[in-house]
Parts: sequence; C-alpha cells; structure tokens
Amino acid sequence: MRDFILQAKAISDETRIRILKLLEKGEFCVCQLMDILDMKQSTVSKHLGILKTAGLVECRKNGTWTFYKLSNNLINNYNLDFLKLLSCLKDDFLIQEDKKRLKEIAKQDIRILCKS
Amino acid sequence: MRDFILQAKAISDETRIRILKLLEKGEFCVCQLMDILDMKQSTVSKHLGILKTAGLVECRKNGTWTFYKLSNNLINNYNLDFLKLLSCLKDDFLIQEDKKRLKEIAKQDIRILCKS
DNA sequence: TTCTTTTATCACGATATAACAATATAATAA
DNA sequence: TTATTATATTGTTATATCGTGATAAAAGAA
Repeated sequence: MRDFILQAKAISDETRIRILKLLEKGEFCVCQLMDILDMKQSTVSKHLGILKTAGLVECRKNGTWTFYKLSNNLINNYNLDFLKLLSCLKDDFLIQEDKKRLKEIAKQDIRILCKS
Repeated sequence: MRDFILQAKAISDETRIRILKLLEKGEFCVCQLMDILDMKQSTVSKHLGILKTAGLVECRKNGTWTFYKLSNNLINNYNLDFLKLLSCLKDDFLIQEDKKRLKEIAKQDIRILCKS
C-alpha cells in the first residue's frame, strides 16, 4: 500500500501531471522543463525527484545534464498502471499550451536554451 | 484535470483506501465503518465526503442511516478507472485485518452494533 | 412536543506539501 | 587550479490535509 500511495500522490499534483504529459512526448532535461513550465529550478527538480521516487520516471546523466523520461519497465507493482491512467487524461488548456511551448523549444539547441 | 486530481488525491490516503477496499465487499453505513476502522464519526464522515465528491462512492439514505457503496456508473471521466486501479491493489496486513473485522460485524444486527 | 440516534459540518491543532531562495554537489571548460 | 554550468538539497514561508471535539441537521421514537 505504501508504494501505491506514493504513486497516487505523485500524480495528484498539477505540476507533476504537466511534467508527465510532457515526458509522454520524449526525454527532457531539467532546464528544458523549467523553460516550458516557467518554474524555478529547485521546484522542477523537486517534482522530478518525487516522480522518480514513485517509479514513474527514470533519468540518465549526460555531462551536467540529467535527462528524464517515463519509466517503461515495471519498477514496482503499479507504476505502469498509473502512467496508463494518466495517458487517458484528456489535455486541458494548460497541457495544450505546454505542448505548444514544447514544440518551440524542441527546435532549439539545448546548449543555448539552458544558458538563458 | 481538476476532476482527475480530485480522484487521485481521494485514493492517496490510507484511510480512504481502507474504506474503498471494504466497500468492494458491499454496502455499509458510517457507524459500521467507524467500528471497523476504529475511527471517530467525524473522521469517517469526512473521508466519505471526499470519496463522494470525487465520484468514487455513492450513498442512499434509509432513515437516519446513510449507506455507502462504490460507484458503478460513470460519474465523471475517470472514476471507474480509479476504482479498477484500486481493485488491483494487493491486500496488505491492515486491509486483511479490516476484512476479518468486517466478517464479524456483518453477522451483527446493525441496530445493535451502531448503538454501542 | 422532547429525546435519541445517525450523519454532516465547523473549528482547531498538528502535520504534510508547495514554491522559492540559498547553498551544495558534480561535471566540464578555461 | 579556478570559473562556469546543470542539478540536487536544505531551509523558510504559505497553504493544504488529517484526526478530532463540538455543534448542527434530519429522521424516528416516546
């Protein structure tokens, strides 16, 4: 039950839902997500930590960057079910705007984007 | 998204998970749940209110009693999915104990049980 | 009516969570 | 080495949530 609650809480926050819906589109580093969400680095990093602890996302390091993506293997008993549930969530206005912004920043060189 | 978060939060609490797992076994009034959960009336009633607002449970009045059960029709976009997800949750020790207690009180006359 | 029973709601203290600034850590470049 | 960049962690403040006592509301019995 502890794991289940951890994951249910993880998807109970607007910011974390926004992050997960973005990660459905690919793999992103913290500074890219900062830019799209328009939130401070510590805030984004903390939310990603919560999602990682819950087993909903995985990350890989590349130099100073950390890239996050959705977990695609069974980390605990329910993580894939929770992600599936979220994939059924219809995009509301906020998510749609995030995805528009995503398309813009996806074109940009990450080395330039993250310095700004 | 608002509804989704409401339901995700509703299943993010140990007490509410215990209630939902009990309601998988049938229909119960507040005082029966109080007895099984060993919690105060205001606490149980509040949790049931949260579950009702989230569309996860329904209730019917019979005299002074209010009987709660799991929603079995589509109240919002996700309620059945959330209940399905919860039905996959493996019973841990606490839930097992609740179900044992449930079997005991199910035999008893509700008019006597609820007066004690 | 008055009393009892059951449930819902309000108010409160304790705890948890959110966003953020400041700081620490780790990798790389100069 | 020192400086820079990206991320993680810590501490603070504001808000949200949990459990509970007190109260209110609704139904029925006396």
